[in-house]
Amino acid sequence: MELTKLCWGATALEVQLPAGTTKRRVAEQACLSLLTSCETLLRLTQIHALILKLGLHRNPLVLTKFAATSSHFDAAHYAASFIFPDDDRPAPHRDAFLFNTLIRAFAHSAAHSKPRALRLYSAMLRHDVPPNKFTFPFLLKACAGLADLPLAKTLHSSVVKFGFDRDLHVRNTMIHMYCCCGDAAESAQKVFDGSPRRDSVTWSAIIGGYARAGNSARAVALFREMQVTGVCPDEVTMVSVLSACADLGALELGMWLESYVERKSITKSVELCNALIDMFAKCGDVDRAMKVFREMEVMRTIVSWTSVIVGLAMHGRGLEAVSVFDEMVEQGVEPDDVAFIGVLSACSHSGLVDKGRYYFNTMQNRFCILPKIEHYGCMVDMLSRAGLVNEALEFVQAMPIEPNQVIWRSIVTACHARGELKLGETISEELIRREPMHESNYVMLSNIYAKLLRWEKKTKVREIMDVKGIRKIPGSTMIEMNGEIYEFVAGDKSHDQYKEIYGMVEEMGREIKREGYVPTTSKVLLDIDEEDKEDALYRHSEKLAIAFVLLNTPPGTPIRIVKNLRVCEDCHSATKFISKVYNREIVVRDRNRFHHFNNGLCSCGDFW
DNA sequence: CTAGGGTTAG
Repeated sequence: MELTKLCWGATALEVQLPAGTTKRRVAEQACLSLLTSCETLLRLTQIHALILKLGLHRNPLVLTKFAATSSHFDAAHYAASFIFPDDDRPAPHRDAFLFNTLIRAFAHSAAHSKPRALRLYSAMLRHDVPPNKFTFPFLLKACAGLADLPLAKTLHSSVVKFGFDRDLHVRNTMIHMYCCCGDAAESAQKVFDGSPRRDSVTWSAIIGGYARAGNSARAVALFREMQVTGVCPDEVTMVSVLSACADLGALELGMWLESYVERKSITKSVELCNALIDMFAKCGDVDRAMKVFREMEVMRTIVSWTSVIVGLAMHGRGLEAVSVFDEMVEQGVEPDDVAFIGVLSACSHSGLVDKGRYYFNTMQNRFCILPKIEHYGCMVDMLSRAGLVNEALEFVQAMPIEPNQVIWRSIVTACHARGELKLGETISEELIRREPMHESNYVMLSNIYAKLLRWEKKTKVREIMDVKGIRKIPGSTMIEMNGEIYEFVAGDKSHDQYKEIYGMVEEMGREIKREGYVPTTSKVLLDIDEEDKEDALYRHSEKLAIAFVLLNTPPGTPIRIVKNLRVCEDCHSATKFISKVYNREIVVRDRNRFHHFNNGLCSCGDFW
């Protein structure tokens, strides 16, 4: 009975004990029970002290439970201190199980603690405790978190040395580890290729790896290959494929994936629903994203809300984004820093300056979130876009953190759009001094010179770029048609239909000019005569893609295209006219946002 | 005691 006083009353009393248990076993059970209900770090330290007091610090059951619990509080070092006491207390019997538990605890902890998982592995070998098949998945996971490729290769050899390279779990984790170390295409692919058995986890690991690396086309291709081999994708696989699909902006594929989920009765986990929301938003159908969000059967998390808010923001539907944000707060879901980035960017894209200011204050005052550079970035962007360039500059001066290049670039973009060319020039030059290898700094300056009609200066910028070997990122446009993805680059002649396409572009030019379109030739890079400039504009990938879709789809079919850069001023204007003349809804995904063209108008209200 | 997954300014 003395024991119950030591333990925290009620908790210990509730422990169910078989009749005739020894006093020692009572203590053990009490500690285990306390650990199960442990909810704070403070309580954990109290239990730590209790374990020492009761002399249970060598009890394997208690130690493993303690290690597992400690990992919830990122406090695995408490557990480590039992296993490697720093005083003269005798150490417990250390077997692989004990090491594994501790390695797992460190592998799941914050990045700065992860190296301890690896040191424990060394200690394990030093103490002649051979690792077992459970050791490596934990260890490789720690390495994945560290994104350390040389280390990954070392661990890979250890796996081979101990003969676990045939274990499915170990191989799967190895693929994941290599992907996290930035080597999906080489090392991870090699492990994948050499896998005698592949289950849905194997496929998810490699597909997710390519998706995270930005190689979405490869991720989708692998998904198709997976289906051929007959391994059933599960909800985790689908999440990875959906995120690749979102990146590509391939709506047809996305809709097919959604129906696949239904058809195969794949569990609609929160993550899967969130991936669907994100996919539909990024593929241009934000209403469908809303529908998924509204009809979710599982509990929505902050990520679900944020995905839908960011989705609405991208489509310029700022008021709806704001009202979803308010609804979220009303429902008692605490917004985090990412949710605020979403709502602030919604205000920015829709010119809701007052609302933006309100949320920026609310974030700090009501929700006690310290604004990060991204939040300041949203505010500066919002003010600049709204034409309040001076206020944006004052805001930058008053910022408690150093503004970054992104912030300066958004001011320059606004300067360009608002005709504040002198200021834009000064900032661009400064940007070039600070980041001489960044392509877009030169492009911005060059565009400003074009607007000022300073052709000699523009040519000079161009020359500097050549000398420094800075290449302009080629603009490309993707479209999806009948399950195929086509990519166009400026002046592209690789397509079978290219003659018809160029013919169509010519025709489009004639038709829209009749409606009042005037080519915006000032942005063309070269100082050439007006007619040639117009010709250069007609070669833009976006126009080629639109011509291609007009040629190959029945009248009235909406046109959806995805660009890798921001849409240029001329293409934006031309697309408006095309939507009217050809009576097509045209949905364009930019580097930054969506433009919905309809009957001669764009949803961005011409300011983007 | 083992593996794979969702949102982030321009």
